[in-house]
Amino acid sequence: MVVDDEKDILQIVKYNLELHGYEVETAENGVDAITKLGIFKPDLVLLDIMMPHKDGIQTCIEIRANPDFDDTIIIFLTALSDEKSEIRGLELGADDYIAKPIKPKLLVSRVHSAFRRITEDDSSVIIFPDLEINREKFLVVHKGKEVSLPRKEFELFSLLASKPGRVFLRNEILDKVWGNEVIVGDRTIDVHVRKIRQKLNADFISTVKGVGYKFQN
Amino acid sequence: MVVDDEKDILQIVKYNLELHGYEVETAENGVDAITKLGIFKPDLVLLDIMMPHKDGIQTCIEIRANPDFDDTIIIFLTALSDEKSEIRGLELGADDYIAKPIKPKLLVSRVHSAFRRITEDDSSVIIFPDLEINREKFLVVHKGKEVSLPRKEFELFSLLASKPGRVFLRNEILDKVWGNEVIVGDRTIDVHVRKIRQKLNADFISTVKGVGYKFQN
DNA sequence: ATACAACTTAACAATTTCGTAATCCCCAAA
DNA sequence: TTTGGGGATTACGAAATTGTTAAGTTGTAT
Repeated sequence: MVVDDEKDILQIVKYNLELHGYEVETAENGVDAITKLGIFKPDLVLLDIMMPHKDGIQTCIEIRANPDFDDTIIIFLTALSDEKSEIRGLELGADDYIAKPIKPKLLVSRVHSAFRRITEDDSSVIIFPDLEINREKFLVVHKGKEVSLPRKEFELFSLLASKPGRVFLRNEILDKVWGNEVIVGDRTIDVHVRKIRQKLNADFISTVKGVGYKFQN
Repeated sequence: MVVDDEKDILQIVKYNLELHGYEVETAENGVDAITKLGIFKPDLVLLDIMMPHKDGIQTCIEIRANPDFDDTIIIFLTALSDEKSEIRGLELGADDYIAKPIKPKLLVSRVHSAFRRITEDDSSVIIFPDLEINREKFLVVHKGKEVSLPRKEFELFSLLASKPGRVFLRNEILDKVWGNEVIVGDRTIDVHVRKIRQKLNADFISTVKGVGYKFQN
């Protein structure tokens, strides 16, 4: 949902976001926004600060006060002059701000990142067809069968599975599974990968030579 | 790197950024800046517009003309009166601007976001019709078909594709794909190009005789 | 103490990726 | 037409990276 009192801006923003596959609703002031928020339950609100009938700051406070919208992303649209507001906005629970005049590429890129951020939830259970990784129980369920992996193997596997398809560099893996201080040989990773492949006899992990490993379902 | 002819400002900016863990170098005019830029290779340049010995605008143009600094963020420091310059600055490839008088909190907050932007938006996916290059997954998708290229080939290809149309000199390619230390023969590049063309049987890479290669969609 | 699982490492095998040389082609200038 | 300067191809050995196995290490429950 885009909230701004200038129709030109609503139109520009709406057009550009729709071009990238987003569904966009608009509102022309804070009061309007609050009303429509309940109806459309948007994932993200682009909120102008200077508006008649309840400004952006006030609107933001009200949105944040309602637990129903805890997961709603708020991004401020700020005119050059509202310097203080920008900072204040971030303190009030906004997630980002975009300076006017709006540059379409930047707008889209910011919105993308905002969504990316919330999608990267480290929910404790990662689910795929035939495979479920439960971080809390330290358990992998593969085709209905529980497989329990030792700590390092589990951490390595769940790291890879946390972003299917994405290649993790060996260094990255060492950092995240072993930590920065510990120094282990290079073959260590391979050996763990081997054991995982062996225990879930299905090749979820694929090698990218010279780069690292990735999870591939 | 902070560039400004007023020492007071250099000091204020330096102090505040160092307080937040940034490493700060200073320069007092455009000429000085260009020189030091080559030495320190800063991630971000805060550039005053009104300066003797080459103003900020001119300096910005020169920085942007050098591919070595493609990834360098430029933020202008503008006196309130240079409104027109601000807009012009953004058109010249600056990433943001901060109005003087400088307010420390705002300064730091802008610098933070600028860094956040490059780390996040370093859009790991380059998209063209029928072609998608996913740096994160180390994967090229051509007409819906996944093609996985070996490391050097991938890096070479994604380098070229990162700036469609721009010609990369052979030297430049060697630098960016192989690194400065490694020395390999000239024919090596050709061979890799060949393999890429072969694997994506479509000619995305075009040769510029006596100069280098470029990506052409 | 003993047994055992988890983790590392070493050593060697198996692959894949790289770099180069040799040769072929193309095109433009002479 | 010739000729010469790139560039394109090809094939192959060297180098780099992984896979695999087995043998230590360490820590912990029995």
